[in-house]
Amino acid sequence: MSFSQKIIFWYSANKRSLPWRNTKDPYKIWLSEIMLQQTRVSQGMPYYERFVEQFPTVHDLAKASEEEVLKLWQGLGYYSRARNLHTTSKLVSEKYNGNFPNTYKELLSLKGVGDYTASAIASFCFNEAQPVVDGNVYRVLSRYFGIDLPINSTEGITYFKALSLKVMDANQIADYNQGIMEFGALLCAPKNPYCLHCPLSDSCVALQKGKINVFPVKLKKAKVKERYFNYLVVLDKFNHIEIRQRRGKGIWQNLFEFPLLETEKEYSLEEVKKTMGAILELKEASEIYQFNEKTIVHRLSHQHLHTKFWIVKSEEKRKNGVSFDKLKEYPVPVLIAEFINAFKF
DNA sequence: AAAGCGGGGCC
DNA sequence: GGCCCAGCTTT
Repeated sequence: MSFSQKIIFWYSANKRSLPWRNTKDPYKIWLSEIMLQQTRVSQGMPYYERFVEQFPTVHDLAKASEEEVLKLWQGLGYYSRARNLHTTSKLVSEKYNGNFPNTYKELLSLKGVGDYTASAIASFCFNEAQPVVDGNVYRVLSRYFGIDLPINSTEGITYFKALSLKVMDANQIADYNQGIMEFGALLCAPKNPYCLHCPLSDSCVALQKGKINVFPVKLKKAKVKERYFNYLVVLDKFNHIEIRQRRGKGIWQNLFEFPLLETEKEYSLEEVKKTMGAILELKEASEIYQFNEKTIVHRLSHQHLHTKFWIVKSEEKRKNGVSFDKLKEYPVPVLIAEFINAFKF
């Protein structure tokens, strides 16, 4: 059996039952693929179910507001995916009459759809012979063929796409693509792969050389940035809380948060009192204290956010104030959602 | 070519 | 603590 035949055979016996495997609806395939970008199946699954429930068709998604979409996306991360999802849904709904493009090339033009996602939709829905190259595929191919080109270098990306085109089964592209990803996720795992039960072990270069843990080769990434956040939770005389929407570049674009004082280091109560005027028009605060005893370190992939929540009580009526119940309806980062859950009047 | 973008789970 | 996950876009 060829490489692709072994993959397809293994897949037929070992595939998981996943909700988006019961359909060829391009809308649902597209939705699932966007959600699963850099995201584990187990994490994306409940979001997929909720989206399909709330937005059964691309038209339903297109009619929603961005805030609704972001709220349903809350907690899944990489929020540009949600914004692009919404943009593309409106395009498909309004300009394409609800029909997704049916070729790899046209799919690539959609916002949020890159090489992987275009290949996935084109192959799963329309049987177009485009191989998917995701993290699983990089791992399987680099090990099996012993390729030490960094998978996140331009040269590596080109090489693995070309190699994929060579080894794929164009006549069973959907099963081949699903199969190699499933194989990478379940058997040829990043750590402790099940080489003893591997149908490809006879001819796996990495295994034969005892270099399973060397592949895939990856260029190392930039180091994590430390940031210091002071959230000012302003409670006015109506017990309304001031919120703002993050605009511009950076993390959490278009999500809501409290007025934020970002500093170069951790700030004390005195330092916050002294400088909060820069971001807050506040005549006088009757009371201010730190809510969390210890600094919260919210860890993102690329940033550590050292965070203090300061409760600021004011006798004024504040603008942009919302009640505690309303607050829960806004899309917010997990860091803020956890504060809201912990906060009691 | 490199940087930026979330959050969670596993070792 | 580091690594990785059905990657894409912007600089």
